[in-house]
Amino acid sequence: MRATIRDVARQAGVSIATVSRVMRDSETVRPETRDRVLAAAGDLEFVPSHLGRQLAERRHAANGIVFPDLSGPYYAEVVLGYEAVAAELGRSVLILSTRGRDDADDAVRAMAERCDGLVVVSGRTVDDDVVARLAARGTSLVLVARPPVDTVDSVNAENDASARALTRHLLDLGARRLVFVGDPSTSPDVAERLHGVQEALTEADVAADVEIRHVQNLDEQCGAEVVGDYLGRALPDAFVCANDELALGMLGRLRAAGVDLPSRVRVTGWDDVMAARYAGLTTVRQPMRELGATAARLLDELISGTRTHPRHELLPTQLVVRTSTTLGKETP
Amino acid sequence: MRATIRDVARQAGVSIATVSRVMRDSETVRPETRDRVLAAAGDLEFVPSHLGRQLAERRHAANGIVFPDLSGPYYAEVVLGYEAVAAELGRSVLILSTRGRDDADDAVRAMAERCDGLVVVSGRTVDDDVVARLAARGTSLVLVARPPVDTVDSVNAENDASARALTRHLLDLGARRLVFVGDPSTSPDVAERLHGVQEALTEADVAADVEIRHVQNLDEQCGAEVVGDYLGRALPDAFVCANDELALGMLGRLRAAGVDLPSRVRVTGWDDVMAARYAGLTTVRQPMRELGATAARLLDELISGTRTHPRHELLPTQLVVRTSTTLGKETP
DNA sequence: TTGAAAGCGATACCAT
DNA sequence: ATGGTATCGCTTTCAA
Repeated sequence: MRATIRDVARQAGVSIATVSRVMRDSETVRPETRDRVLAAAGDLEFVPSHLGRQLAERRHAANGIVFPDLSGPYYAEVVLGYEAVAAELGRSVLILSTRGRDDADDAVRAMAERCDGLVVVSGRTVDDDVVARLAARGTSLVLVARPPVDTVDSVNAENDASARALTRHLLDLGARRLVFVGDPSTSPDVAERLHGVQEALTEADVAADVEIRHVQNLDEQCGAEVVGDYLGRALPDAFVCANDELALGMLGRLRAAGVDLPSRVRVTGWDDVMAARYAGLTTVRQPMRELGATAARLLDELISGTRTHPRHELLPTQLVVRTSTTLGKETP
Repeated sequence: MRATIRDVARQAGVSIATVSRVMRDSETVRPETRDRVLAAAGDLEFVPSHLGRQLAERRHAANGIVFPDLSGPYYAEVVLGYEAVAAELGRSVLILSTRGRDDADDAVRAMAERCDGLVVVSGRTVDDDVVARLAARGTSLVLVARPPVDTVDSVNAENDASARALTRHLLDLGARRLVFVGDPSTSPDVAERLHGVQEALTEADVAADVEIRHVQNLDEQCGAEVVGDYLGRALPDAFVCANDELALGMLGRLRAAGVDLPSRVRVTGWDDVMAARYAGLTTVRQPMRELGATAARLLDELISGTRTHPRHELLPTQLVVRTSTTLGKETP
């Protein structure tokens, strides 16, 4: 079995307290003693047990992150940014995907027990009351891509301004009949995007309207299905999708059906995932990695007690125009 | 502060041992006593500390996974498959990305201290001797996309057969001068793919050759740079890339340069990431999620002691033909 | 500078 | 069925 602090102490002929001091090079230990301890530790291949250490220090040195899924590019990037910063701050990262899990709430609570704090990404992961209970218990918490709760830190990407810019772009191209694809009730992000679109239409000096097309999931398959529905009847001027995956699914199906883009119909997405570039999809770029990184920093402030008042960060987004809306002015 | 087992015991008027029994509903406790304990626990919002529990049980109920990066689609999918199965088996998942980290070896060792076992993905994460030391210390270990070590479990995707199929496909199309893009020394997967290509050429009944073009990273930028080099001189018949990202970078640059595909030059990738579909990239599909899932299952067998002899899994891959090599027969 | 001993929060064995 | 207590591996006073 592994060597413990006692084994080292015995071999070095000192007390466990001294070994502990040496291992954390914290206190003043006589160099000679120190060497003896280090020699013994090296000899026994001693590695301090995190468990014992954490129990004594009453902290985990670990952060959690909860997200719905890792299959799309979006959450993977968020997690990546989070892990990078957390690691920099000397904290381990626990992940929890709620996809296809019926006991998500319990799993999150269990996770909170092994972390000093955690980040919850997206509203489709855990119920609000679970978040509220965690917050009430004093768990350090940061919400990402979730509607801000006054007392809880949050990080979100800007939706409204970019949705308006996107809509104006479509209006400028002559589009009048828009269809928004995606259920605004599934996520506040989607709701905000739709809201931005509607506002832009209201403010426009031309008559235009937007119809809402609800879908089950924000994935390629649903996008393709929506196209299937519309191929029978008249196509709108533009499909404004809640995310890139939906839009990509639509593009594939439209091309397969021989529909000419962007002359016949225009399609836009949201996120700017890698595939969007290759598909020539006009979309809105989100700083996904930065969302995660910012959340990690906020969480660290909470855990370390550097800050007590809640903060709400809003990161900028950017319209990216490609050939799915216009052949004219392309943005790389 | 949080309630401990002692607080509950005091409030319920029982010993901590009884509370412990109730919390794990393990032993037989008189219903009446049980109710009293549960009432006290609920009242105090008692949640057993993982730390204490793990220390006593001398296990973590957590698995780790080490990978180079999460930005590409490949590792994200592997991690996803891993997390799903690990969660099913009641284990938490710790992640560690070695990208841009100089103390990767230490980080891995530290991670091993808080896990019952871990998975190491790709050879570009940690040194072989670190893996060997971990194995020697008795840490349960599974290697993914790494050259198998006799005594350590491993999960890999088939490279050789698909590389040969890919090469034959190119030869059938009339390609004779091939360029393999990617450094075989960076990963055994890449080396195996190159090996498969070379073998197929040797076995072919036509004269053909492959040149090796080394690159810094397997990403889009490097792919684009390679194209830049070749635009000056003569293009080969086909670029066989070590992964999709390289190939996608090449496609973008080639199209920008107005080079006609696939008539002028053919390009192939490896992985079949989402963007490959939209770019019409001929590639080899890997069961990425299944790699992670299989690793999680193997690891669980090791940790639970169900199995002691090492196993080496080889998962099948599949050639996917698209328009980057031929306009004729497309595979969806 | 070093050691002894009291936690930290649970589990599990041995009594009763 | 329940309680007492040693134990897990470490940190952290308090003394010496």
